[in-house]
Amino acid sequence: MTEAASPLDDALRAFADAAADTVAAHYSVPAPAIAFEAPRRPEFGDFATNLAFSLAKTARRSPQEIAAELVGELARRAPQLERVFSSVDAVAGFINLRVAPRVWHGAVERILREGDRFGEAPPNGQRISLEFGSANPTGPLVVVQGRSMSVGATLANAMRFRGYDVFVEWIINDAGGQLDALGRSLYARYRQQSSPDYPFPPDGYPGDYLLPIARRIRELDGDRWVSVAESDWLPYFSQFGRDDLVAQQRQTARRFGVVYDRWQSERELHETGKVREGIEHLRGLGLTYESEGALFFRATSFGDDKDRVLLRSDGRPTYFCMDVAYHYKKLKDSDRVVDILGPDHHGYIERLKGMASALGYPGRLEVAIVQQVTLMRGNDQVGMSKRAGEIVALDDIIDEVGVDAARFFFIMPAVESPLAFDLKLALENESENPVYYVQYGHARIAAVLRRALEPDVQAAKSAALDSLVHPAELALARRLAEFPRVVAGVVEHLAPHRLARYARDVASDFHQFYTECRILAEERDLRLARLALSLAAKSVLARTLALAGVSAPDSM
RNA sequence: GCGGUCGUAGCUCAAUUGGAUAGAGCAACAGGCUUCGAACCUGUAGGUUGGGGGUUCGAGCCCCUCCGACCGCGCCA
Repeated sequence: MTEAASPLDDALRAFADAAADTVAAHYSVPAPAIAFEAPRRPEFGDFATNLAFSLAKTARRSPQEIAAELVGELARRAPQLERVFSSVDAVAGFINLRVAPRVWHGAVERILREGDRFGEAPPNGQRISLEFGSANPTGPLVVVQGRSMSVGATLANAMRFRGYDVFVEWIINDAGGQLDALGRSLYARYRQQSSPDYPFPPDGYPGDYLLPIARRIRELDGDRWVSVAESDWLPYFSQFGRDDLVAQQRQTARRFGVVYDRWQSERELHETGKVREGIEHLRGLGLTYESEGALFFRATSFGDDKDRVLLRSDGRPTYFCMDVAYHYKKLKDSDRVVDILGPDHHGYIERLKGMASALGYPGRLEVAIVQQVTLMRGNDQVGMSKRAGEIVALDDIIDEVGVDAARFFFIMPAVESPLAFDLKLALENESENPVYYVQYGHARIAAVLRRALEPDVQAAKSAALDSLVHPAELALARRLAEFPRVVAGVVEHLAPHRLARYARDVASDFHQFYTECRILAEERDLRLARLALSLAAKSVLARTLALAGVSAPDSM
């Protein structure tokens, strides 16, 4: 299966070919790659190319002159372009193209033909390893993990849609000292059920979420752990707490519509020798040295500001060491490795990238840092001090605003932008809420289609679209035709926020079309054509929302 | 102190990765339903892109330098 070229692609390629020929005939320089962009201002046409600017330097002439000349030559040499472009103008050095309505009609026909698969790319053989959300198994998932999961899951959906073979992993950070702290905290809660004065460890996890787990241990084991040595109860309580909390985290992720291919335990990486394998690989490359009994990685050779410890002087591996082993495996097996990390990992990026270069895969690892989320309720900031144990769990947010609003809000800003998440706004079912705006657009289309006669809806799927000439109709058709490029951009730039924005734009273009054009028009050809456009809009909008993990209701 | 991310309209955010007169939504103001869902649409107003310098045909984006916010800087994870 190959992705068939769209009428739009054909039109642009025809222009690019003709332009390249013209350049070759008139300039003694190789034709630069011709790129098209959509101008911000509609009066500059549907597409523009800066070809003349690229030629200006070597040709030693002004871009304005070159652009005007190219346009004149194109008209002479490639008159067939008139069929697909309604205008080709040279303006201030740019060449502006306006696409003929029939090309947009072709795009709508294609959407109706391909339905859900419009914009999908065939398998490209590229494998992407994606990690996001990962947390310590010491408590419930919190807000920032919600954002990380929304971003990661949306990217995974978009990547798969665009033909990548994606493997999604969650790392369970269960190899470090924090599990001891968890075990001691849980044990204290267990003891406090009969001895309220039993001391809580100072470095423990004070949240209430440990209470039900402690109660369950008491139900299962009674007083069995009261009078045994710590060396006996600690492993048990650590493991019990870890297992229970990981189960809760998985439950939350599932509820949030996020599916992982693997939940990878760090401890398991260690126990199965994967960690040693990674270290040996680095050692074999001569990138380690021993000092003061510890094993160091020469991170400074790869841009980090200091060398990093892999094995402590007592022989235990560091967190970074785990990451080396784990990434070695991922880098070997994938064409592209993407880590989406929390905001406290800024200082970690250089180290990870240095490691990727050291392992022989420079440029294969991409690290995106999801910025902080500030929870607001109207103008009031919602507190989340870990010290006081008052954490706002992701489950609480889902309870309050629902999965749709949460998933949508979390991907609205660019990944590296901070996010102020207003719970009050996310709950409003009024115009100011962007989620409802988009979902309302979908429901409104569904309502019109319900109102139309069924034979008309069927006939619309193969109707002639020549009567679609209104600016609002063409604007909507053009927007829908952008969809494949939008998703490709989301994948390339790790930019899920473009999907949220695009959904907004599609809904907006539809609302305007709806306001200015009566869909259920008296005249049959026009009515069928507008129904066809509505069907296409509904299809693309639903697909866009599905990629973001948001439902597209037919009524609300 | 060193390093990183960021700073865009009153607020929340964009800007197709160096393109044209920096755009949307909310909030404000003024309009639009006897007709397909007004949870919508149209219009007005709102900006020295934190300040300054540089690079070039062209800078919110790249370089330098200040200012400010946040986050890292352990043989923690």
